Amino acid sequence: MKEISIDKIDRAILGLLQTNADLSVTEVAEQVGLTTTPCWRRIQRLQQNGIVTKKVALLDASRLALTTTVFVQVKAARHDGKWLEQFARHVEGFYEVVEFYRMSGEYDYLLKVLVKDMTSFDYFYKRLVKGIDLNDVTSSFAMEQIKYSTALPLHHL
Amino acid sequence: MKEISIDKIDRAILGLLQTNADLSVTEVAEQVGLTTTPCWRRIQRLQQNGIVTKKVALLDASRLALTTTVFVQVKAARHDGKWLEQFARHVEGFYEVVEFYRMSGEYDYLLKVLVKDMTSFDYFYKRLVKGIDLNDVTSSFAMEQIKYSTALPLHHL
DNA sequence: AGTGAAATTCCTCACGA
DNA sequence: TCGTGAGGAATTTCACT
Repeated sequence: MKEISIDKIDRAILGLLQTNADLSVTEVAEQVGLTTTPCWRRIQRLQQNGIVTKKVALLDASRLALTTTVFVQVKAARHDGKWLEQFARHVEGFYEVVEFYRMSGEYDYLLKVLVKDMTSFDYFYKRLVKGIDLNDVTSSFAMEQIKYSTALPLHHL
Repeated sequence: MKEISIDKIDRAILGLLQTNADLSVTEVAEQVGLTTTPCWRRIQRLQQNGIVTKKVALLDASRLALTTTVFVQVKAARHDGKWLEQFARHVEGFYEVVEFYRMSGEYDYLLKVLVKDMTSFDYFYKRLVKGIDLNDVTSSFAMEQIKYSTALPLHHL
């Protein structure tokens, strides 16, 4: 992975864009103290470097009736590479899974699952445990989402 | 919360925009089988309804040296409303916390924390447990991010 | 919803400092 | 690297069908 230098201005640009990608290049330029062209070039560079991966619209889950967030912890049945790979494929395919991590600690995997209600979760759960050998599965329900941010903390740059 | 009707075309528009917000109105219109003006009106309506909340740039955490993701589970010291409120405020303030949920089950809270290394996590951890009374704190480290999506599953619409 | 079109803003590049 | 200027493109918003 290449080393890329991010200066104070790049950091400011990233901070703005990861909060609001609707800002025009001109608006970003003003806020970071540049004119449009050099600002545009920096943004281009950040995109080509893969630092900015994409721009997306964020939707309000509650207004779309997606009110149930569940964290599912899983213990692997075995720890050979083949099983791990198989499980990763199995889980990735579920559209309900929005985040998926291999973990250290007691449980080997953590899944964040987004569904509209308990019935939908049950439907997911049955499909999840079917067709693959799991050692232990625990589901914890989110009662309240207190914070959710797609913006990375850039304070270390 | 108002009832909002989302038809097949709106669902298609949302699906496109939550994957790629760089699409021009004309491009979206083509893909959903409309012309620009009615498509533009639908997008406006989806934004004013608060279904589309914002557009953001997504950044590559690994290229910004944010390679450590930690899930922190916390048991509340007490379960009165005052403590809960106090704890929510305490945690929200940390820039390292990118997601934060009140949970059912054994642990009362789940935090997703993003930092650059172990040292930074330790720095966070010390500040987290300081100044507030906690019953139990467990940290689990993500070894691998297998899936991460900001796109909501709209299959139920 | 669709067409056509006008006004405005934005993006993009060549060039010079 | 930054800034200026300008062409061409895209967005936004009409009035009318």
